[in-house]
Amino acid sequence: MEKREVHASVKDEQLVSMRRTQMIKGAVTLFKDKGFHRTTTREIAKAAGFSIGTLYEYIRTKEDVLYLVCDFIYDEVKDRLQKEVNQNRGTIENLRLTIAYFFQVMDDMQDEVLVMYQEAKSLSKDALPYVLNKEIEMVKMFEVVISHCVENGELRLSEEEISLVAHNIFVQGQMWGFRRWALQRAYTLEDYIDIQTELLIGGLYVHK
Amino acid sequence: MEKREVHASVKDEQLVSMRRTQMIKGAVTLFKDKGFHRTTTREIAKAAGFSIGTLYEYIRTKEDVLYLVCDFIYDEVKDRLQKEVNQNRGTIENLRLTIAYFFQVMDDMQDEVLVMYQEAKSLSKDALPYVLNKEIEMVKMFEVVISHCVENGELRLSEEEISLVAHNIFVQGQMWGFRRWALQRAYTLEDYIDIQTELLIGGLYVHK
Amino acid sequence: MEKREVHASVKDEQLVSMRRTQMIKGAVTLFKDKGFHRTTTREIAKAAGFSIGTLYEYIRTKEDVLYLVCDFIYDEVKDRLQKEVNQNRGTIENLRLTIAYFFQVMDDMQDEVLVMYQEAKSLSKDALPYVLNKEIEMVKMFEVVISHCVENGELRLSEEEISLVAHNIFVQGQMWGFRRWALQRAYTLEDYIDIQTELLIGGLYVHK
Amino acid sequence: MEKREVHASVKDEQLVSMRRTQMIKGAVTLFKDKGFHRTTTREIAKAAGFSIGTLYEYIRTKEDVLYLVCDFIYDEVKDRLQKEVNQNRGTIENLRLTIAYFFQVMDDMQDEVLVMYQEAKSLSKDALPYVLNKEIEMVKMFEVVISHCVENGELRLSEEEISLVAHNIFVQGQMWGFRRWALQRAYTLEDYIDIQTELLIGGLYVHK
DNA sequence: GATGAATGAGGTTTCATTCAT
DNA sequence: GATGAATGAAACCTCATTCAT
Repeated sequence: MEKREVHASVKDEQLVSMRRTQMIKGAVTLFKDKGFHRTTTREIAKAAGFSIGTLYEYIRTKEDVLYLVCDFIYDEVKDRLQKEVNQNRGTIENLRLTIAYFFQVMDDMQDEVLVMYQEAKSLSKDALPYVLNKEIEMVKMFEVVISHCVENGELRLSEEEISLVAHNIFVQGQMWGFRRWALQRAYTLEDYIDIQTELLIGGLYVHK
Repeated sequence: MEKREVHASVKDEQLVSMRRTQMIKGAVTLFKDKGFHRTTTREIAKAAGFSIGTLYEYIRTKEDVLYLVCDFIYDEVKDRLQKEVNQNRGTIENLRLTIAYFFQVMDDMQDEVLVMYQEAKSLSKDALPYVLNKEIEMVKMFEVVISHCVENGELRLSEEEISLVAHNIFVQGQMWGFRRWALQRAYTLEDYIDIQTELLIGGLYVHK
Repeated sequence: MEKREVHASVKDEQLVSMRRTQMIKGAVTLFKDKGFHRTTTREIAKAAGFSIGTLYEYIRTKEDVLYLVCDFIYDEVKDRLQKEVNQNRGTIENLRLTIAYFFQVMDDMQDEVLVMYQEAKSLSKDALPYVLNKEIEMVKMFEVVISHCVENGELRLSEEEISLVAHNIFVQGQMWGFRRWALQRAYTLEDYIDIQTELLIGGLYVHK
Repeated sequence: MEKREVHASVKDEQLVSMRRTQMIKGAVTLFKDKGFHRTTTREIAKAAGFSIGTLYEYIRTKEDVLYLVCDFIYDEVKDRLQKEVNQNRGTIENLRLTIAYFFQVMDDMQDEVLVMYQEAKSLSKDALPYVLNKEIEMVKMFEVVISHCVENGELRLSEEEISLVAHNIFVQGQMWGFRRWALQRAYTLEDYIDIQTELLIGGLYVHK
């Protein structure tokens, strides 16, 4: 799926890229605190460090900001995850590390992920599928890693189980952020990683 | 935690209760379609079947509607779950049934749950803890059921593991609704229940 | 052609009618001074004697105001003209009186007519035909009066000539308003009526 | 009345003249389609083939563009008319030809004339008299031609009648453009010229 | 207790104009 | 002389809330 273009009046692509980075940074902070709807475009402009007029040189509507924010967050998460997965050798040990790494990323970016989670529904019907697609791609990464373990004979899982385990891992990563009010009070990140990994993988070994 | 009172000008309590039921029903449908912020108070009044003036006889602010909606949904889910859990005898078989029942409830009420999930953040700092508390109580129900199994010797889990498994069950129930775009395309509810239960419990048996 | 409906949120039709009258009155004055585009909706509301919020209870867009203004002016002119024409007996003398009466109306309403003339182009593609239709109907009134004279044998004109004379009368009425900077400096209304009538009819007599 | 100066930062007069020609050409097209107020300065610059910055090297305000456009159109019309009138010998036949020629010019330039007609009111109090003056001068040309006929004894008209006939001719020329929705559906330009001329002059002959 | 007309703060977006490069 | 990014005043319109009836 190709990237959705957000129209900018400004021609200089480097400038566009720079300004948008400023914008996204400011917007994430605001959305985190007040949500998308309660944040005004003026606030976004101010947080980004430029005027309201300038903001609209780089987007067409307020919703464009939300899209850019979501797009950015997904790309960031996906890129980080991709790097880890690329080194994968298909062993259980690798799966453990991938999960740990993913949970770590979700911890680092929990504010961003929370924002995305709560505001993605405000995306237009146009933009939503593009964002959901990114999530599907990430889930697929986990599927690939798990499949390797199955092919190696280290795990015995049906196709359907593989897919669902991948979803579970993904959601458990997000949980750490969006249920922080419960989980981060009770567990350290390390504990959370350890216990979830054990619960997930403990039950999957072939020889058990 | 005691129930948060929403002020009504009208004294007749039965009337208040009736009007609020109408209101919640209408509001859920609207929130489902357009979200809390994009729904106007006029629309809520209309969907409830009375005038905007009347609406404000039963609430003080728009946010009160959201609170009442969230409150109602949680109560509904919790009540249903409570009934099931009350019959529980503390066996693995009972745990399976509880999970199946919970997932079924989450399927029945997926629109409502989705609404709550996406809009709860718009609750005031005042109302949010009360709603989160309800969630904690529900997670505790699962903890109780699992604990029984541990006490029976059918499962071997630490305190920390019990709590996290309870969270996992809860979130997997919600997942079915808020990731419907992926899950409900790939699995029937029955399959989802079966596979998730197996993945959850399969790894927890003492004798495996 | 049926009347184009302008949506009002308010139900009470009498109230709607009253408020719109206030609105039109205020708007005409403003449009006269500054034109449609330079007049703000707030100014219209203020001139009408209510708040901006109230204004929008009676219209949907600013353009609706323009439409209502144009509609009102045309109706006013047309109604007045209709009354005169209804008494018509089809003689040259009647034609003279009709022209005089029309020019008098155009003098009374010259501000309104000027507004309509200059701003009608800002009407949406949707509303314009409806307004133009009213003009066609007025031109037809003149055609009827002239035709009677032809049928009576008092004038000898082809169909095409009748139509064009009707247009000329109509435009000469408007001229008095929109070229006031030249004409009203040089002629009194009475002189204008006399001379134009003579020029128009003088050349049309059968026996001349 | 002397020409109103529009300030240009650029000194090279030839360049100024060239750029302004480009500008006027582009602006006329835009004003024709969308009107003065709905046309942005950026669009004008683009249509003229240079940047918004450059546009403002040749004008001081947006209204200057309108003035230049109006000025240009009037000059064009007036120049063409002047050439014809200069050959005039003061006969009825010459008057006929002048009218025919003028109507032809108004047909050629009907878009431009329409623009001017609808937008002239947006000129500042400063610029308007200058433009109106041009119109007065054109009307005077017709007065001169008609006066010649009167002096020749071919027509018998008072001073006041001469002036009004001149106005009528002028407005009937414009009519062809601004009432095109009615007239150009019913008449060819030739028919329009013939009938209007006959109606105008038919009634003026001395011997009739 | 019910109604709905009235309010106006505040939201998003546009666009004429400037000025550093 | 030419460019186009930046600016911010000001436009249109919405909608939560009130209050007289």
